Amino acid sequence: MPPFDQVSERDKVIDAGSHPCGRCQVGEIAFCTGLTAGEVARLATVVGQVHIPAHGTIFTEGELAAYMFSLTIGTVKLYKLLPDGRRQITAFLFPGDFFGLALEGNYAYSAEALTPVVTCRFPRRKLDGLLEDVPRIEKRLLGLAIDELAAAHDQMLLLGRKTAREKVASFLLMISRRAERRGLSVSPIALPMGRSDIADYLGLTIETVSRTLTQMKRDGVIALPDSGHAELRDVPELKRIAEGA
Amino acid sequence: MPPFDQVSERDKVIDAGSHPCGRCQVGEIAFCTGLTAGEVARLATVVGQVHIPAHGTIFTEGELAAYMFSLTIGTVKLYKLLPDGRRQITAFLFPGDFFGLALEGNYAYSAEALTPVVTCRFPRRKLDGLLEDVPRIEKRLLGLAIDELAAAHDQMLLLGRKTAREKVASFLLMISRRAERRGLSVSPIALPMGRSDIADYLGLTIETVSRTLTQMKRDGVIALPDSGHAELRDVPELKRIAEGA
DNA sequence: CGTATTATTGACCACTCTCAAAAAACGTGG
DNA sequence: CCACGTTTTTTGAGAGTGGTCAATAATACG
Repeated sequence: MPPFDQVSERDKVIDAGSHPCGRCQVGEIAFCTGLTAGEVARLATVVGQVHIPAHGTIFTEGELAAYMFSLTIGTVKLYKLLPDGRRQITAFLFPGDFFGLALEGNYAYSAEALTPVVTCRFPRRKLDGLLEDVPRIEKRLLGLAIDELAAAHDQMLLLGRKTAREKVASFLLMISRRAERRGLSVSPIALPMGRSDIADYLGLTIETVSRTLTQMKRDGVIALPDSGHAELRDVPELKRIAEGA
Repeated sequence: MPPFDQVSERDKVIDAGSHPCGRCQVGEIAFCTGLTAGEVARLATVVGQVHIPAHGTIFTEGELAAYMFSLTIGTVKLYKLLPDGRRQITAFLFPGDFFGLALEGNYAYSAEALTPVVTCRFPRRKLDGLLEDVPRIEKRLLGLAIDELAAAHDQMLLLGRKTAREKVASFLLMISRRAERRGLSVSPIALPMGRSDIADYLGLTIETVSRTLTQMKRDGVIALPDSGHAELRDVPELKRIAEGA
């Protein structure tokens, strides 16, 4: 386990003067989408850029929510814990995703880097002033929150009502869809998370995830070149499985 | 099943001139909280009030999201369906709760009245203009969305990682907490939803919900005067059960 | 009251979990 | 580059929680 202060040790907050947004690779799909150059410039005055190593903690549930984040490079998982250690991963995040949304108070979940991560970091205190001046930013945040809410509802349907096979099919399609949106390949997809993370995302055990994947491999709907990649060989069939048909 | 046009048949849209907000019973905890009298007056110019009978559909998943709602009287359930009819209830709503939030596009879930319902209805088109003028309203919407998101994350933890007993205990405490917030009794609580709705909310079957409740009754942690009410006889123990301790 | 609906209870079953071991992948230092 | 230990993944056997099917009981409603 990484020490709790690993984040701050490795923080490399880039001065706003260097305009990190200018070289941003994910501007088209990220938080900043739809904002004018001027508005982005305003945002750039308060943004910092943070580097976090793989397995590093970005923030912890219950902690004062001092920052909001927009992921630039890497993969992040969000999760909640029960007192006895049972874990539910509520989301996997990829470049362009926003997280840590809170108007006041504390984070409702923990965030951890799956891979080395680079993320934009907006201090909530400084953002507050901006929201008054640039209402479009607030509207953008509202839109992001609504999208997250829709994803959360889908996940509730998955967790409460889908079988293991349906869950795994839904998961593979979700990863594929999100890769496509970022301009990556739809079919050989990368799975930067381990079986344990997949299990905690789907409300299953590692063993059931592994067995279900090998079953799908036997059925020819997917191939597994290695445990970190999956080839979706029959996407229509996967979609049929995912929806319970 | 109620006919699909039942809502429009029973719609009684009250003219804005009659200022329904002035007599609002839930102003302290609802959408309008924290807004000035002037801002509420602006809202009142676009709000309509709608009556829906028990079991009436308020809107359906996939439908164009033309309105947002603030519940005044009654209980509402939100749910999503799989093609084969499996259902996941994502929330139960009580007076003061907001629903139908969408900036554009379609509803992500269906909404149905459990009891006779009275709800404020804001046309999204007219609200759009208001949001420009009164940024505080937008901030309020963002706050509501963030609260909903936190509730959704809790529910994901429940659905993915809690046992039947833990789920039922969590459910009873949730209803009790929400009743308390509206100034109602904490312990004999009303359960306006049937066993089938509880099951679809917790990702269980009716039989398991029923068995778990009778088990808890045998254990003395609750009493069931009738199927529509529950007495929480040992709240600390229920909390221990709900958190898996 | 009789009928329909909903809730409870019972018997049995299966999907997924638990526990355990083997296999594969990974990292590290010699 | 390989040997070694560690971690992760896969596979197996068995068990249990919650599901399915079915019958009874209670409740609501004409």
